Amino acid sequence: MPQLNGGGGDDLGANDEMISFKDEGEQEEKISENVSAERDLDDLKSSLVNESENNSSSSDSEQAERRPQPRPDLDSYEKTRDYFSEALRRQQDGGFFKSPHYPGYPFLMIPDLTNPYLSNGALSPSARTYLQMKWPLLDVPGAAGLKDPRSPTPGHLSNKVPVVQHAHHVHPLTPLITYSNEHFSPGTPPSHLSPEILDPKTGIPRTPHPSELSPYYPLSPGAVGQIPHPLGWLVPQQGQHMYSIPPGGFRHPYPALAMNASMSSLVSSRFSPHMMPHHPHGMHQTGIPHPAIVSPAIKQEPNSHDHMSPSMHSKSPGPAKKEEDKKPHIKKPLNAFMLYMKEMRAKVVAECTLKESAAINQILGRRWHSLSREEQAKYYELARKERQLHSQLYPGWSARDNYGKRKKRKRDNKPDSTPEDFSIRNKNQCVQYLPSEKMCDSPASSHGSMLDSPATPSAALASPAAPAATHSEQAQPLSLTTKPEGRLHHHFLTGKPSGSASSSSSSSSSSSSSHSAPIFSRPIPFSSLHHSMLSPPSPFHQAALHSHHALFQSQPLSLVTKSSD
DNA sequence: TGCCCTTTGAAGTGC
DNA sequence: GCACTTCAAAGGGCA
Repeated sequence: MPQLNGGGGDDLGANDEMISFKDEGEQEEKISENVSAERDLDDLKSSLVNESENNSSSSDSEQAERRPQPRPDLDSYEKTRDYFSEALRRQQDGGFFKSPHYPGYPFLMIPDLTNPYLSNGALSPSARTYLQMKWPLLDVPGAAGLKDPRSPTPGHLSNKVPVVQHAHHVHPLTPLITYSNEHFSPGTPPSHLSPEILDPKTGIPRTPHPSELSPYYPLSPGAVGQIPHPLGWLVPQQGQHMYSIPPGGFRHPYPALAMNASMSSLVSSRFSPHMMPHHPHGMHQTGIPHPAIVSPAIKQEPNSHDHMSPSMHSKSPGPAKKEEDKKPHIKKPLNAFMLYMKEMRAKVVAECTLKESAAINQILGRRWHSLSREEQAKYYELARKERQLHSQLYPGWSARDNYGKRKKRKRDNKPDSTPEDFSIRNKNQCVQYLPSEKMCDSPASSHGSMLDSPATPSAALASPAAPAATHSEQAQPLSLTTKPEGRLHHHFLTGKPSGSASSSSSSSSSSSSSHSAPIFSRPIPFSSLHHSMLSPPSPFHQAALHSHHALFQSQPLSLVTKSSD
């Protein structure tokens, strides 16, 4: 139970969150330090990203080069994601979330999880080997922690009562895997399912050739042999991407993956009709049934025509509308945090009494920052893969295409918001979510079940900035991002967001507050204080608390922002 | 019914 | 290059 190791072990990254509440004097002293720390973090982050990109780029490029003609059948991005989430949810439980178990990209865990897929659990062993080979980072324990493939519980899929399983059965990569979830159609173990392929010479499970893999997929006879390994883009040996983009790219239809009946029912029961291939042509006009594709009729906001991307515009309203109807809404690929969120949300919800996503997201946000570098790296990698895949699937797609498809938020048009407004609102928000967070975080951390992902002690300790007073540096030695609080801190300290953190202005409060609103335009993570309060508060914490309360009570909001007018 | 809230990150826009 | 905006997921809250 790494999360309860006293000291900095307080969880959820509360440590670093405290930094914004330091006394000014201390702040000043820390400014330079924090700036450099921030820089370090940024560097770390970028290095990590580059690292993972480099690691994968080679294989990716290789794959791209060698990519034969993967005929991956794509299914809807979302459908697949959700589908797997569902399947996994049934499998998992909310068990402990231990960093070591993030094992790596247990793509192959899926089949294992959805055991019907592997009636004999044959794939799992190779999967483990495979994973370990592919992802050196994956620790053996993590892999070992996987459900024993040899003892598949045929009934657990139908078991609606969460079984205590490894939390990581819902793996960061599951969303990605779901790009072609059909490949792992649970409950529909192909009768022709073949056992794992072992190297006749070494006896070591080897990555089967696509044609060899095909039996694993519930494909129609004609499709068999055409489907690349679902992990193709991650499998150097295969050198194939899950989804190859034909020369025509976006316009070329992809071969649809034959969805067997059970799969179909599963999916259809899980996904809204619009997600199902009921398109006039059975799929997206691009021919790419992708989770990112959402029926415009459902996803698009009315009156959003004027915001349509150029490509969406048409000369006449009529045709324009038609085109819109035809043009599916291609969602943005999920970023690392989103992937993490998607995976962990269920757990948080299960472990907390929370139901409000806003509150849950706050918790998730803190947890995200509490993740070790390795853990986050996995999500970054996953996100990168998602983007990569997305870009391959939709070469012509641009995030801009989705601009204006959402109704502009009201607050976006409220330029007259005053700091007071923000303070009041945020106070309310904080109050609103405070109990929830407390309820969740405290118990969770106390019983050590989920809070799990605080920065690993070792990692945290690895940081030279171990002193309790320097939580900022210490708390996130591995964090690749500046925390939300960190952002605030940064604003607080430097008045300038860091790198990618520029999005601190994102969403709600940001829009209207981004310019001169006090940094408190966002709710202060009181939870961090709770964390502090839950454990013997250090002098620093006390000071931070005091400082924090003072800030809020005296409303010196204008004092905490350099950018304010 | 549909926007808001909340989170982080990616990508777009504008200067 | 920087600052800012939008969107991605999720689901309860609320008008």
